[in-house]
Amino acid sequence: MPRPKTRIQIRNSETILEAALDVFSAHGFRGATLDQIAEVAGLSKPNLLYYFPSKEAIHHALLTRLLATWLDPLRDMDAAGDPVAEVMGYVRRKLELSRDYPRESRLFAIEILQGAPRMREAIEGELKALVAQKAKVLQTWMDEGRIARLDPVHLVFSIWALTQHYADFDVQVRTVLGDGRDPYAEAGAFLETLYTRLLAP
Amino acid sequence: MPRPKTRIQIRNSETILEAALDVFSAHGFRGATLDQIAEVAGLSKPNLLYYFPSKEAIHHALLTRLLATWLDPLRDMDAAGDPVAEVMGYVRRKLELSRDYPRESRLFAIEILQGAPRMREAIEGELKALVAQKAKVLQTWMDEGRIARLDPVHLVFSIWALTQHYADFDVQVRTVLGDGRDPYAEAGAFLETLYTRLLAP
DNA sequence: ATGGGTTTTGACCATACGGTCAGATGTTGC
DNA sequence: GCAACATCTGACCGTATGGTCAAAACCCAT
Repeated sequence: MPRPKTRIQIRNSETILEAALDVFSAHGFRGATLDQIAEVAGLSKPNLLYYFPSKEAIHHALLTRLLATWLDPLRDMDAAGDPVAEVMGYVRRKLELSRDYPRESRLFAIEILQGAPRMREAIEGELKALVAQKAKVLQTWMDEGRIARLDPVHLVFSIWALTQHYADFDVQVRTVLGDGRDPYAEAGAFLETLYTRLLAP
Repeated sequence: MPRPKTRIQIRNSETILEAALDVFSAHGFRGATLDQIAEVAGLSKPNLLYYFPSKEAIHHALLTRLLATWLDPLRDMDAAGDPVAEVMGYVRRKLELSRDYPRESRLFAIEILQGAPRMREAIEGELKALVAQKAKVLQTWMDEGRIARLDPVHLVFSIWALTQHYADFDVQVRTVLGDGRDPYAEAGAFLETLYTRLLAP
């Protein structure tokens, strides 16, 4: 039960988290069952509970691991870089995250939607602090007249909303677009246009 | 059990749906329990099941009722009106919907997030058809050079994403903004700027 | 007031679920 | 080869949950 040490522990913990991501992101915390996760992982239920003390613990491990990945693209927005290019880079990286890690996006979305019962502190701490820091960077760029003057926090919200939409509402997006289209390629082009126009000073 | 007829039936069906909206939007379908709904409604569990044959039926009734309300603002976008004003009007109405009916927004979001298991047909039918129709209107406006040339469907997606974000991620929005701010007022101003710049031909 | 329909409920049932445990099976260092 | 430890499992438990039912309470037109 201590943090993974042996080869088997590392491998099985990984297998379990991977399976749990599948199931939690598809059905939510309450909707997911240990039996389902065990099935997907190819392990027995008691064996899951040999590696993690509870269902809660699995979920918590997933969310913790997720948050870092999720915030990295914003962290990479560099105060020393070219303002427009930096924001556009953030938009692009965030959209790639939606495309490549849709399950993570949905897991996050479900958690926030339900009031973030298991993530409150992370949001109030790490996430809020990072946004505050980057908002300051954006504000400086605006004050210098290098990008249009906007509310920097709402600018960040808009990036989150527009990129995550494609992962979280995937079913709707694909249904409405119809077959034979590439949602993410089109989204990339659309968002490029949108932010080019929005940010122009 | 037949559709509401007597006063009592109308009143209690309403009470149940109202309570169910509270509980389903907060915990998702699986996370909600009939006991919770009964408690909020101030009725006994067997009494709920006197008015609706099952938990599924309550959920289904809610979603059906919701969809119409949800699509109305888009329906009201008038091909004969001024293009920019019509789109801005849609954005404004949709944001008001998020502000005034956040539970409905979350219920919808949870459903789509989980693959729309109980709404597939409505999305493939009514919703898809309406978007196709309005996309044509937008395309005409673009062809006439009255608004900027963009992918009309992604334009609609952007409106959904940006407005629903404020209802669905309410906890995050309020936490990041901090106290003493009015998320919806600020969002209104931000979106006004955004779409003004985006739509300018 | 009374009889027939409507509404409400306490008690109950079957199932599903998270979690436990004693013991079986595997693995590894010596 | 074997002791010591790590990994795994079948059987089981208590509780929660969706749903049923017979009977009670209520309502209302006559």
